[in-house]
Amino acid sequence: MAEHDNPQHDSGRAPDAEAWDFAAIQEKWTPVWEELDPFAAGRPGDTRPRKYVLDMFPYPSGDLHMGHAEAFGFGDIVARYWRQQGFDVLHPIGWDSFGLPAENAAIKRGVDPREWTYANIAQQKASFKTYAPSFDWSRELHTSDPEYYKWNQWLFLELFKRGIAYRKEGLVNWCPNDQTVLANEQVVDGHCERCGFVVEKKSLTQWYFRVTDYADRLLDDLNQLEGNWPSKVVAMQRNWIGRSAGADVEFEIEGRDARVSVFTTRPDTLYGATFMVVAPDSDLAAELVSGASAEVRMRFQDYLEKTQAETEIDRLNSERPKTGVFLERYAVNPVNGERLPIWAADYVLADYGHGAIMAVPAHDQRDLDFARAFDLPVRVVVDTNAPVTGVIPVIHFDEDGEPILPEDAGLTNPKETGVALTGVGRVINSGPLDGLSKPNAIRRAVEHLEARGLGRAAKNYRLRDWLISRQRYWGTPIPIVHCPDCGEVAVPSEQLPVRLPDAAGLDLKPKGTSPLGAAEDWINVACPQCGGPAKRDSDTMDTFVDSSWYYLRFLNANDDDRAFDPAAAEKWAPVDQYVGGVEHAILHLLYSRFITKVLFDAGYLGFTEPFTSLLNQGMVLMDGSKMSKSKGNLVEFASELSAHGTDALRVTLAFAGPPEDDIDWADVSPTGSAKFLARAWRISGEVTSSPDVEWKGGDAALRRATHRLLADAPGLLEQFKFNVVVARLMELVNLTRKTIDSGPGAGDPAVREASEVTAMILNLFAPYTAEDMWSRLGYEPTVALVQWRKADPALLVEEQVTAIVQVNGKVRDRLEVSPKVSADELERLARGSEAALRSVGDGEIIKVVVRAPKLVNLIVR
RNA sequence: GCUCCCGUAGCCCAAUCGGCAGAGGCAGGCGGCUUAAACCCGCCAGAGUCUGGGUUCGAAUCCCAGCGGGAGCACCA
Repeated sequence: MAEHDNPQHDSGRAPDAEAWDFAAIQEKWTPVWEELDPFAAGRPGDTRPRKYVLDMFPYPSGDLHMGHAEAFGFGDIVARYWRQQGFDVLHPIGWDSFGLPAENAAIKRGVDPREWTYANIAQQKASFKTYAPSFDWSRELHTSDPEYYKWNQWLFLELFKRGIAYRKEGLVNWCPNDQTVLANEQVVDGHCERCGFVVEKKSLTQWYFRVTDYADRLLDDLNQLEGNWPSKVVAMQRNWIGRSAGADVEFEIEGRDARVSVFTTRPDTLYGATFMVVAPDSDLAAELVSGASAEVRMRFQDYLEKTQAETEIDRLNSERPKTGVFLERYAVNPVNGERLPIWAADYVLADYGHGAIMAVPAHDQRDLDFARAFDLPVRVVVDTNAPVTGVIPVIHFDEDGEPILPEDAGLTNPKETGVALTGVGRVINSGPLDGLSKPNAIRRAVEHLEARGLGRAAKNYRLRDWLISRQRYWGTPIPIVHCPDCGEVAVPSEQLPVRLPDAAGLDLKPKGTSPLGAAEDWINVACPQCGGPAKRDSDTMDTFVDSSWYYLRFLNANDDDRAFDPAAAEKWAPVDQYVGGVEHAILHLLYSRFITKVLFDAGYLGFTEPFTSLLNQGMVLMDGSKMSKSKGNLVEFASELSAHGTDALRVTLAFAGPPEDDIDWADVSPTGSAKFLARAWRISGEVTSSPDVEWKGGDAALRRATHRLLADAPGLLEQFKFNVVVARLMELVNLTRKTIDSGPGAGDPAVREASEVTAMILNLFAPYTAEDMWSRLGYEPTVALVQWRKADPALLVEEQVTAIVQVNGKVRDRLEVSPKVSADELERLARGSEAALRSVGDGEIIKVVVRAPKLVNLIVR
C-alpha cells in the first residue's frame, strides 16, 4: 500500500525533513539563476518570434511596496508565460529617476540629489531581485544618467525643429509649495497632484509641446486600442481630449472694424442668442472695455483682478452664483440683426474656443443662470415638447422678448423655472430654421453662415498644449541657448548632452526660478550661432518627457550613437503588453502616444501607437482604504516578504481576484498561499517514478485533469484570469494528493505528470518553488525555460458526458451519454426518461429543444 | 449634473455561445494525527445570483427601470 511504501506519511503528517522552507529555497536558486542568466532577450541568432512585455518603470523611492509587488508580479506572469510559449521575450527594467522627491529630500537633508537617487536605486534593486522578476537586467537604464537625458534633449530638439516645441507667455498653473509650474494634467481638483497644495495661476513664458495639433489623431487612434486597453482608460482619454463639434460664428461689434468669432455647439439656437459673454482675462475684453465709461472701466478692472486672484478651486465650484460686468458694448446677431449686449463674466474661459460665447439662456443652463442673475431676456427657440415628427407649434413673443407660451404646449418658461430646455425638439421662432430637428437645424444654420461668410463648421478641444518647463534642478536641462541677437538657438547635437551642473554650491530651495540660473559658469555660454554672449535656458523638462519614449530606449539601452535604433524598433516595438497603474491613464499614456506619433511623422517609427495591449492592476488596500502611514493601516512589503516569502506573496496577489480589481489585504491569506505551495512542493518529493516513465498507463482521471488544465490555461492567462489559473492549479494539486493517498499511489505515472505540469505552470506565479519542484522531479534548471506542454487531445474527450433533461426549463433528469450522441438519439433517450415523464404527467409535449450532447428541454402544455 | 464600471455563500471570488449556480481560497463545523496544540490529512455545511419588469423553450449572463457601491469628468460654450 502507498502509505507503507512511504512511511513518512503513515501518520498523516509531514516530518520536519519534508518541510517547505521558502527561505532556503530562495537562497538556493537565486545564485543559480544569476549564473544561468536565462532572461536576456535578443541574443544573436535567436529566430524565435518576439514579444515585448513592459512594466511601467518605477520612480526609485527606495523600497518596494505592495503596489509594486502586484504590478510587477502581473507583468512577470505575462513575460514568463510567453517565454514558455516559445517567444523571445523582452522584459526590461529601468528607473524613472529624475523628479521632485529627490530634490526635496536633498533640500531637507542636505544630501546631493544624485547620491540620494542612486542610493535608493541600489536599495530598491536589491529588493526587486528577491522578488524574482524575470528582467533582462543588461538593459537597465536611469533617466537621470547623461547617457539617457542626452537623448531626451535630442528628442526636444527634434520637436523644436518641427515647430512642435515652442515658447509662449500665458497663464500657467503654479504650485506655491513646489515653486514650479504644472501641466494641466498634473492639477487634480485644483490641487497639485504631487504635494496637494492649492494651485495658483501665474503669467509666465514657458516651453510647450503642441499636443493639440495631434488631438484628432490621439482621439481617433483610440479606436485601434479598444478591446486591448481597459475601456475605462480609453474613455478617460476621450474625455480628456474632449473634442466637441459645432460652429464658429462671426458677430459684428458696434464701433469695431473686426468681427468677433464665437464657438458654439448649438448653431441651431442662434436665434435664441440674447447677449454675448467674453472672458474677463481675454485680450478681447480689455479692448472692448477701453471704449466704455470710466465707471465701467473701473468696475471691469476690479472684476478682472478678482478673477485672477481666484484659485482653480473657486473656479471649479459650479454652484457659486454667476458674476459679471456689462461692458457697454453691443454685438449684432448675424442671423437677425439684433443688438446683443456684451458682458464680461468668469464663467467663460479665455483659453477655450475664442474666449467669447453667444449666450442662449433658454437652452443653456449656465447662460440661463447668468440671465436670471442680471435680468437679461430669455428666448425659447426649441420646442422640447414637440415630437420629432408632427405639427410644429409656433411661439410668439411680447415686446420684452418674453415668450408667450400657448397654454397647451406645456413648455415651461426657463426664466421662471430656472431650468434650461436642453432636450431635443423642434426649432421655433427661428425664421428659416423653423420646424427643423436639432441635427437638421445645425446643418442648415452652418450652411447659411458659410454662404454669407459669417461662420463655418468648427471643432474644439478640452486638451491644451503640454507645458514642459519646470523651475527645478533635478531634471533634463532644456537644450536651448537664449541669445540677445539670434533668439532661441538649439544647442548643436555634437554639444549634447547639456549636463546638469553639480548640485554642490547651488541653492536648490524653490524660489520660483530655476536653481540652474545661479550656476554662473554653466548658464553663461557663447551663442552657438553668432558666438556672442548668451545664456542657457535654465529650466528643466517635465519628467513625463523622459518617460514618453523610454520604451524605445530599452531596445538599445547602451547605444551611444542614437536615442534608439529604428531597426530594433521594427523588430520589437510596439510594446505587446504594457502593465501599470491606472493613475497614469491620462498623463503618461497620452504623452507617450503623442511622442510616438511625432516620431512616426519624423520617419523614425513604423507604428503610431506605443502600447498594443494595456493591463491596469488595481490598488492594494487595507481594511477598505488606501494604505498610508497616517491611517496606520500600512502593510509593509518587506515584512510580509520575510514572513511568507516571495512565492506566497506572488501567489496571494495573483489569486486575490481579477488583476484590475483592488485587493484588500484584509481579505486575502498569504498563509493559505503558502499552504498551497507547500502541498504542491511535497508532492514533487513523493513522486517515485522516474523521469523517463511512460505516461500512458497513468491514472486516467488525473491525466485528464492535467491535460484539461494544459488546454485551458493559455486562454485564461491571455485574458489575464490569473486568479482562475491559480484556482485550477489548486484543484490539480488536490486531485494529485487524492490520487496518491487513496488512489493508485505516488508511483503512478499520472502523479509525476501532474506534478511536472504543476511545476511548469507554477513557474509563472511561484518561480522559486517551481524551480525546486523541478529539481526534485529530477530535472536541471531552469523550469523558466521549459516549453509549455501541449495538451493531448485524446485525453480531453470524455467517454461519457452528462446530459440534462429539462421539462419547461426545469432540470428533471440526468443522462450519461456519449459526447457524440446525435440529437435524435438524445431526444429519444429523454422521452424515455422516467423522471421526465413523471414531470410531464398528462401534459402534451408541444416542442422539444435539443442541444446535443448537453441538454434536452421538453416543452409541455 | 454628465459618462462609465460593478452588485453571485459570512468574506474574497468562479461559472466558453443564454443551457445542471460552485472551480478555488478564507473564515466556520466534525473527524484523524498529537500528552496537548500548531502543522498536516480527510470530511461537512452554506447562496438561487441587489429589487421589479421584459425578451426567450431556457436568464447570474441580453433589454428597460429602480436601489446600492466604485471610478472618471465637470462653468469647455
